Amino acid sequence: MPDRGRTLLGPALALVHTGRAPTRSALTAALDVTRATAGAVAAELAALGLVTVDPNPVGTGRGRPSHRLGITPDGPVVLAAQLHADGLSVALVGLGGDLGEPVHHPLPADRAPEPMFRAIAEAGAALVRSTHRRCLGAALALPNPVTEPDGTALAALHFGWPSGTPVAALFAEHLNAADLGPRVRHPLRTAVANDANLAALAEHRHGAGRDARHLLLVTSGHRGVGGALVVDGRLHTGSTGLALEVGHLTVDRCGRDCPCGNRGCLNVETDPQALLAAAGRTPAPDLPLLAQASTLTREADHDPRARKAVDEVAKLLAIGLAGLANILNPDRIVLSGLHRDLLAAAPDHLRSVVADRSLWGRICQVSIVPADLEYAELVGAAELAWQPYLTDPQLAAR
Amino acid sequence: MPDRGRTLLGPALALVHTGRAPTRSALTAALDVTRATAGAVAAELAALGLVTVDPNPVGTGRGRPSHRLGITPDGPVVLAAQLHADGLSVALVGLGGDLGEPVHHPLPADRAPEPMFRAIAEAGAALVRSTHRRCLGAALALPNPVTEPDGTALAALHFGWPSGTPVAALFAEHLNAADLGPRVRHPLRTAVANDANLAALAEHRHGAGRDARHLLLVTSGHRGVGGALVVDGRLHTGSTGLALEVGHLTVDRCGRDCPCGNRGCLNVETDPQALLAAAGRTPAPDLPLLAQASTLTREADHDPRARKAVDEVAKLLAIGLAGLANILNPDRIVLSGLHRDLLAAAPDHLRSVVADRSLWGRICQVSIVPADLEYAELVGAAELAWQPYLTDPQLAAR
DNA sequence: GGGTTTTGTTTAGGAGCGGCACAAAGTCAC
DNA sequence: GTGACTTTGTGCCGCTCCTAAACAAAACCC
Repeated sequence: MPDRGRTLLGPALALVHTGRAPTRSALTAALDVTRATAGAVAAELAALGLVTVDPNPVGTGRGRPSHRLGITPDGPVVLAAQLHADGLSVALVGLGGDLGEPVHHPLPADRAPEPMFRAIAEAGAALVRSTHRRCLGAALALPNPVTEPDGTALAALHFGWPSGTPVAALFAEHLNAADLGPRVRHPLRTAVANDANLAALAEHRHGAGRDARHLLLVTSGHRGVGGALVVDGRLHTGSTGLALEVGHLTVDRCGRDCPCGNRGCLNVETDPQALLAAAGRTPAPDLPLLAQASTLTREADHDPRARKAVDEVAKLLAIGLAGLANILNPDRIVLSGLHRDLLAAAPDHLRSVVADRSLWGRICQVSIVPADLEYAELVGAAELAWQPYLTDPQLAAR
Repeated sequence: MPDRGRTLLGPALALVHTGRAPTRSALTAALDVTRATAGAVAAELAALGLVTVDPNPVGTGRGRPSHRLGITPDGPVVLAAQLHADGLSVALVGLGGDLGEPVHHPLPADRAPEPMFRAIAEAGAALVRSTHRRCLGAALALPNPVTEPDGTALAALHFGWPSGTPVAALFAEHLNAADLGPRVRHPLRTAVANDANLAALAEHRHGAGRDARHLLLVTSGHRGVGGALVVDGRLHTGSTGLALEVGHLTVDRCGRDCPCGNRGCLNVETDPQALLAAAGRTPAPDLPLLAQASTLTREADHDPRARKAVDEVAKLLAIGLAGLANILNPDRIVLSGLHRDLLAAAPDHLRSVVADRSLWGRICQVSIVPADLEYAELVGAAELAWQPYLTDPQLAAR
């Protein structure tokens, strides 16, 4: 029999976590319970060491001032890890998206799964040992699709891993085999997910998608276009975790060839290479493509050729976004990576093409905004690691 | 303060409703509660007149035989209504998707909103008065997008209604103004939604999508291609109810022109006209296009030109489905209308193109099946009308 | 016919939350 | 500055839903 007790504890912690319950009074309203219950819930979260009730009250006009609720400073943390094309990052993250200073490591020379996961585990364990705060869980962001619920990687092209690599199991095993120090829940709860999905989760809870109900995130980075959807606070990952593979949406029927066999895919039409080509530039071999393309977007104001290229690629991106809006009908689209730069360089153009090209775009305007978290993937990984505790905070009892 | 009591009542009724709790013992397992609780819940649902515990037990091998749970015969009903291009249908539907004989009416000569909704209300009220069973709610399926949460129609092309017609309010007002007889909850709870969405809901609960977690329904009828998605038992209607407008997905970059300004949209490439044209047939003016196209698909086995046309259009449909699968990653696709006929005529071809064209189609096969409800829209409308009672069965107390 | 297995019911008890009353801590009006 | 008002926090009681455990019932097996 499951424990059905304290159904309000999780929602209450989630509210404090996302900053939506700044005071006990606000918590009472948000949970739609009596003040007595909200007080008891806050007290229990405080007893678990997760939430702190500020002893000095803050006045808000008339009436008795309320006490601020906040995440306990020095409370427990989770380990967030991210593997990307040219390195690995780890950070400790408290509740409230409170990201510690990330630590970056180069990748090991041998990029087979075993050495990679050993490196991740070592970097993570070292960070966990270095803090005096309790560590309750860990999660890893990977730059490739991760199947659900089995947690295997598909098409880890950068690393040459075979499809079906059991990344969830590898992460759990290597991390729990490492020396994690004394202040760790053993075995550590672990999880692995795709980086775009985690970035969307982070932007929804702590970034540009705070008050959105249906958040679509689209990003362009080193490995093509990625997408993710958050619906009512939960990731839409599809039935096997492979949803939102938006890279092969057709945006230009006369466009360039894509390895997938089609033409004019979003992937090849809005990536750094396409932008540089549209401006007639040959990529410098010594600089990352993404950085060159990003620079180009900032030159649009004074360089007509850059302006033309930006407008052209922004239009193709907008056509793709319009297609997605027709299917998903989000109320917010968050753009990240190079797409964020395109939005910054041609905001009106991009937004108006989306409105024109989507069926109801002129009637139901969707807000299109830039991502605003520097380390969205790490924050998102932390969200994933925190998730069990946000669902049932009593798991945090020592 | 909301009533938090009896949280199990709704889930229990939903299980009986969808046939997943055939006995009290099964209910115990499905709800993950003690036998005492399941017994109490079943007793309360019986007291509400919704569920009946069969007095004669059925043996299932060893042990004391369990009693069957079933929807109370002669229990309450809801009114389901559907407006389509050439008529209006109404039916009374009990729990369990128990559809009574539908009644069909022609449309009034004047197709403005007022006369149309008066006709719907009259037909519905007559049906409601004709039964001795209690009527608890009503819902209407419309062949055009319906916005949420305000319940207005967009682009009701068949009827020439202006965008923004408040269809939800019109339905509620006209129906409740009609003479509904004595056995009706007053005012009747009403709801209005898009027909494709309701068909998907019906197929998920009582049809070809029974055990699917992520169900994508795609249909082709008189008014183009419609789509709908059911995720974990709930409709994904997007932030404003306009999701799954899949008609303008590009499936052929050299295809025919579409009124939307693009080329090769799913709408124009897989509609009855396209199929007839692919077979080199000129549509007979005296027969509905849909019927002619449907007949054509059944001739594919002995007519090579029909075969070629079916394969061609099935391929274009499959390309569209593959694109949707990349974005939504459903575990089941249900095809309805002409698309159902295409699946019947070229099942292997269609399935293999979807598998080849979707990114992970060969790894995570999605099952593609034909719709199997004759009146899916009406059953779906009933689901919508039942929804409040499935959430809180105590609303059914007289 | 007596064990075994599975199901249904009864009873007692616990936990969570609402309701209420009262206390506390501020603002506002004068 | 004083009292009225407003808003917040807390203790206590009771209701309700659910679990647990024991018992009873109805089939099967040998």
